[in-house]
Amino acid sequence: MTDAKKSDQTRQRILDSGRALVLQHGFSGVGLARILAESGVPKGSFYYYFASKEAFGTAMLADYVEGYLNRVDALIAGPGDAGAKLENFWDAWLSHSTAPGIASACLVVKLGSEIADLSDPMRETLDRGVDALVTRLASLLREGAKEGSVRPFIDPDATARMLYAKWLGAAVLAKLAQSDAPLRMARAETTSQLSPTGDQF
Amino acid sequence: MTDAKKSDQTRQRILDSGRALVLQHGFSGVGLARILAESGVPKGSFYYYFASKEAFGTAMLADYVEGYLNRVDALIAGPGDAGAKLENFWDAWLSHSTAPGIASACLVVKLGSEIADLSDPMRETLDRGVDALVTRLASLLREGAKEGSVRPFIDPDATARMLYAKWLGAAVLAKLAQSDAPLRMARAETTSQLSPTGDQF
DNA sequence: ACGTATTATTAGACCGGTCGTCTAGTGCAC
DNA sequence: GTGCACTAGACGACCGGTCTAATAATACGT
Repeated sequence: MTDAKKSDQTRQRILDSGRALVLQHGFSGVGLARILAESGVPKGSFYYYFASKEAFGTAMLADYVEGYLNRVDALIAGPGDAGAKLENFWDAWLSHSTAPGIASACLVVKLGSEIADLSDPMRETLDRGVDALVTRLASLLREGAKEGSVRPFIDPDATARMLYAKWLGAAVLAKLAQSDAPLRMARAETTSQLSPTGDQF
Repeated sequence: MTDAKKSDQTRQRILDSGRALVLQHGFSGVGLARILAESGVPKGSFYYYFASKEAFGTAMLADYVEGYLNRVDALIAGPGDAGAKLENFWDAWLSHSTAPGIASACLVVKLGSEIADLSDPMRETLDRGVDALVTRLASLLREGAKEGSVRPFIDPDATARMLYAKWLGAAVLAKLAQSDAPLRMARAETTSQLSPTGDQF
């Protein structure tokens, strides 16, 4: 392994530690000292990789968005019709015994409101990530309508964004209630809403 | 004016200043010094009224929830059928030239995710407030179904909570995009969803 | 192989800000 | 005059983000 790769690994360790901590404490609630203690990297190194805490935050969000979209793209490229892929996507929001769900690991859920007024670079990074995700959901809605696995919508783009808004909101309510109930309600309502043949809710 | 009233006014001024500041900077992003500078109250007084910053946060959220529910109750007690009242409620989320909308003045939107992991008293206060609001929305859905101004739902409680989740999520997306578009989409979709006679989306 | 220059990385000082506590002081009601 | 409510703000300990001098590692020329 070359030194360049080793350097990348150090930087990635800071990003990963930072993500885990901000998911618990928010962005302003976590200091650099904490992140560096968790990642085992000295402060001088931090400022070698990141110009500032804000630059670090922007990189952390970009890293998160890239990983998220890669997983969504893998889901889309996989087997199954569009309806089944959408079902799998919503399922991923709920926690399972083996892994946390998107709802508890999502940086849009945890940091969206906090950083929207704190940092334009961070806000724009999350906004672009949301746009990219919503575009993919809209494509799945169109594809599903064509092949009959999802009911057709007049405006799949708006519907996709409102579906994402609902799940985002349900995730916040789940955090406030310390309960999966809002996510399960979102799951049931979304299934009903997208069903090609069933009752609308 | 009695001293008791004057004392209440001082306490209220701290709460109001605090609210304005956390709406911009989040809870962890605002220090006591800033709140006290804005409210013109010395630190000794702060700790006379509030046992801690967390106790202050809990009181601020309780104060917000109380005011919010009072306005919702006034809306409910006013003229018009349930459908019209719901329309007015959703309209209040969007900003107008004369006032900010709920979306930009809502402490659930701004602080929900941040404080959910930070403070149980604050989390419970918001959670109870959300429950109280959702209960009222569900009542309006039931009343509207009865009088024919809202389409009937199989589960008005779940529908009310999911409607709130959608608007909460749309408000976060609006902050990230720095655009009203998500709120206007939520408005259009909600109108369609609740319409007693129109197409579902 | 060695010396030098350059680049990568680190240590931790610095200064401003944080929250909470404490105590002396002030104003007002009785 | 006394007691209570409220105030002023110093203080201490700790935390925050940033910066710079120093050190370590690497590349290159001889």
